[in-house]
Parts: sequence; structure tokens; C-alpha cells
Amino acid sequence: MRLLPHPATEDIELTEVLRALSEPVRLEIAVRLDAAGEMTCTVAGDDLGVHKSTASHHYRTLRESGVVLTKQEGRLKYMSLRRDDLEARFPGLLDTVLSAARRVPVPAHAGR
Amino acid sequence: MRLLPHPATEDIELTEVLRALSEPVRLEIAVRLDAAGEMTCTVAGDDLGVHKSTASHHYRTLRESGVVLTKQEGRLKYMSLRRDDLEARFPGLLDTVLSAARRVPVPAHAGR
DNA sequence: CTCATAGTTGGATCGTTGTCAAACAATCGG
DNA sequence: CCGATTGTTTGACAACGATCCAACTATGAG
Repeated sequence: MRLLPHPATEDIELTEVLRALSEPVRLEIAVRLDAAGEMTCTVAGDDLGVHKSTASHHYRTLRESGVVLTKQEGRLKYMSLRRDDLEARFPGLLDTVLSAARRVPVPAHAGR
Repeated sequence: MRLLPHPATEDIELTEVLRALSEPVRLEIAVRLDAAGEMTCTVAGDDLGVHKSTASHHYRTLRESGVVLTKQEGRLKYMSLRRDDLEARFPGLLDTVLSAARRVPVPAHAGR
């Protein structure tokens, strides 16, 4: 089991987190991770309406911004929200954003 | 006293709000409006380290995303946070973002 | 080893965005 | 009316970002 490179909790930048979550596809991924917990990239990115390489770029953005943690197990990569880290750094932020996203669902096929 | 065009409360989009606040200059403007209440563009944009036309574009982005309300009085334009509208649409969102921004101050001269 | 699966990387494209400079517009004071 | 103040608009430019496609890597299954 390997862990991919992630920013330390204290290095997570607010503007980076907001930017990451301001993209409909990425916000939808975060919503799915919130609902279902840890999941593989394939599952998280299913029916998003974008090419798998595009989705991969979004996984990277989410990881590098500090929103998700990615670990590799075998040939699968599991993503999960960095709840505790985000809560420690920006209390309440993740929850309010996800609550807001649930109120106004982001369509899976946002047709960008 | 004139009001500039703004999106209706129910038309405010989460991703647009997050995108607006993900830009350091705009986030700083929001923080200032939070601290000092209604203020003119000149005051809000003082010492931001960007040209006044750049600041003007940011005012527009903040307005069009639904984050601020702008009204013209004489030759001045006053901006204020749309607290109630944002609270109604995305409860807690503005406060948590501003709290987070206060924890990790956005430098006025972010040197972009 | 071979093959399929899972996901990344690189290139290309195309639209968006942040920036400055300069011109413009609108308003108020004298 | 004139000039100063306040802010917007337009144009140019560079950087960024989202996207797809194709090629690639890495791993586990058979």
C-alpha cells in the first residue's frame, strides 16, 4: 500500500481548496466521496461525462489542493476526503460546502 | 441611488461563489467587506497591489457571482456582502469561508 | 509470460482569466 | 462649463485550465 504525495495539513491553502471545489466535476466527485466514503477512481469518476484522462487530472487537482487523500492498493487507487485535516485547518468549511452542494445538486453530466 | 444588475438569490450558483472566492484578491476584498461593512470600491480596493481596472473586473466578478451587492450613490459605488441572500441559499457558507480566510490571512500584496 | 484493467502522462486545442494601459463615462464641486 | 474624482470598458497579452486522444505505466489474473 503506497501513499501518493499530498500537502501537509498546515500547507493546505484556502484558495486552492475553494478553487478545487469550484469546478462542477470536482465538486461532484467530492459529493460522491462524502456520500460513499473511500472509493476507487473508476467508481468516483463513473458517469461524469468526461474522458478518463480528464477525470485523472481532476483527481490530481483534488489531491494537490488537499481535498482528497489517495492511496494505491494493488492496481487500484482509493480516494477519500481529508475530513479531519480540513476540519483542523478550516473548521466547518468542507461540511458547509458539501451541504450546499447537496442542496443544489451538481448534475453528473454538466455538459461543459 | 441606483442598483446594478445582480443575480436573484435563487440563481446564485455554488460553483460561481466558490470560484469568486478562490481568487486571493477577491477573497481579500470579501474579508474587508466582512470587517468594515459597506464600503466604496476605492476603499475596498486600496493597497491590493493591482491596477484599478483589474480591481474593477474583480468587483464585477464578485457582483455577478452573487457575493456582493453594489449600489451607486452619486459618483461612488458602495459594495456590501450579500449576507442574508447567501445565508438563505447556502447556509453557513460565507461565514466559514470568511473565518477560514481570517485564520490564514490573505496578504494584500499577493504578488500575482 | 501474456493479457486485461486502472490510471497517468504528454500533446494539442480552445476557451477563460488575471493583468496592465489607455481611453472613456459619469458625477460632483467650484 | 471645467476640472477632479471614481470607476468602467476595451484591447492586448500571457498564463492557466478543461478537454480529448493516444500512448504509456503498473499491477494482478490466468
